[in-house]
Amino acid sequence: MAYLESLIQKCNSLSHIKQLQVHFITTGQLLLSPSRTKLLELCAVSPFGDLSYATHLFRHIQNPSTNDWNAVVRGLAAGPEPTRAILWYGTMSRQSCRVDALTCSFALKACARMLARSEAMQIHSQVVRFGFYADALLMTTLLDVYAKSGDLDSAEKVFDEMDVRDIASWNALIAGLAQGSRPSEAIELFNGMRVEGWKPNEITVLGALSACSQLGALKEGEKVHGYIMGEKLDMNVQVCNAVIDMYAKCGFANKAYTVFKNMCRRSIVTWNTMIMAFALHGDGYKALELFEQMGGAGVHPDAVSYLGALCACNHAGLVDDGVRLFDSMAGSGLTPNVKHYGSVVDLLGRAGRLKEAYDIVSSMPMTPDEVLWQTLLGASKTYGNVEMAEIASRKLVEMGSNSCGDFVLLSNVYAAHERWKDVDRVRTAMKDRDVKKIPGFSYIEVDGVIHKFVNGDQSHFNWREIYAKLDEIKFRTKAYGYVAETNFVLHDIGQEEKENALCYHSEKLAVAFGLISTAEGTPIQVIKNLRICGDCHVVIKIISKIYNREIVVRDRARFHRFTEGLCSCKDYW
DNA sequence: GCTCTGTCTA
Repeated sequence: MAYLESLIQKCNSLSHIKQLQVHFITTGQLLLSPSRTKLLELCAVSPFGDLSYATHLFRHIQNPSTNDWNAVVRGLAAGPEPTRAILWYGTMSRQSCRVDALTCSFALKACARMLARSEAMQIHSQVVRFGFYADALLMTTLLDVYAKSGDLDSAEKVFDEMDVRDIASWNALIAGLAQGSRPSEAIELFNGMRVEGWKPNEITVLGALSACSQLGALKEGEKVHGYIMGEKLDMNVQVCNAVIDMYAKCGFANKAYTVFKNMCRRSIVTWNTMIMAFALHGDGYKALELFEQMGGAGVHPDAVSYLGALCACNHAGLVDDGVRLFDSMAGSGLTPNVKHYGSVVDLLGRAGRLKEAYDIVSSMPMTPDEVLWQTLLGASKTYGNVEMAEIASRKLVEMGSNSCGDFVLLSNVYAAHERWKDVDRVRTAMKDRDVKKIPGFSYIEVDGVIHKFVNGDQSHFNWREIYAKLDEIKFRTKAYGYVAETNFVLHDIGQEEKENALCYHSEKLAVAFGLISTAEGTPIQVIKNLRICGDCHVVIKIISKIYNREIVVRDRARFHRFTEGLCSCKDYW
């Protein structure tokens, strides 16, 4: 027996496995349970294994044990078609073979990869029926599936009902909340676990930092960074990468760069994160400089590095550098993907080179995605190109896109040309199609507390004062010569109401709150989930001038730094 | 004896 075990351990290729299998068959040992399971596992999960061969081996076993099944389910769950693991799990549970906690764990792992919530629910009910609910590892896997598939309520419920938790349970929920648009709760949970005496590890802080990045929560982010230093978690490269990202997304590219410089070991992700950080802040040259430096440091730029550098060119208006970069990809052995194409189309589009942008779209080797057509539509709007806008819109409709922004852009193009009939047609189409409107919201941190505003929000404890401030802003900006561009508003309402609809956008509410709740001269920073609206961009520029404040707005794409009536994006976004 | 949690992407 021992010699068989050692033979199996020496296997390092599929042909070894096949030789062993022949040996087992000829000596009649394929029936011996422990060795054949080992062989099966080797086939199913080892790096040199082969899934189809594993299932082939499995079919030659007359009475497969639970462990035999587990080997296959585990292998399938990690393979290219996780659905098959779920199917095998179903077959297994219908047969007489006993399903154990590991089987459920592997099947749930497959669900996590497929984001298969309803399948996970079925396995969940079996887990309860089989009495595995006390298994902390299994319940953590379950929690993670719910969180990843967007059902945070169920994830929380599983967490709450667990009698025994380990650090991974906390981590799974914190990461789930952070990634699932409930970042404030992720931070609360992170602080809560420390109160309960838990010691966050590398993985915990990754989740917490990701939440801080999304919220632009600098104060919390600094606390997490302090914890990382105290616990020496900064030895971990991934943790440092997340710290860089956090500082960059909280508006402090220089702090991010300090962390970057102090790292003794850097991964390619470190470089990519820092390049993206400069891009986000419109520091095109710094991003390109870093991109050049990485080669010298022995790190070859990958597809993400190129995307970051291209993105930096976009935000800094470095059109020729960007095009050159894009063209140089092939020489580095990299094939541009749809995002690289999207980026270069954006680059040309912003520069008004719509024809070239369109030629690239027509000649690209893969199908353009929605985002790409939206990019072209946005550029068409900026340059008032009706034909191009119509082409892009038609493509978007064909692709089943139903997003409000696409219709608004097209309508704006028509409105700019005073083609009111076409404007009406688009509005009617919007009504008929029940378009999706992602609700816009903005965050602002004041004294370490995050305040969230949605459009027309009246739920803030201070809303009356905020609205009074907005009235004052309206008055003072008008006196300064501002005229509302109501063409950003689509509803069939009167001029004054249109102005009001613009006036209470979430980013304006957040800025107004910043003005009344921070000392004069203090910079104000706002985070918005969508792109900043054109009217808000105009108004905030004026606010920065007449109130003499630096105002920073991070929108979906980049940072806008407003000072003295100007924006760092040079109105080019 | 074997599971669970994870940074960067127009």
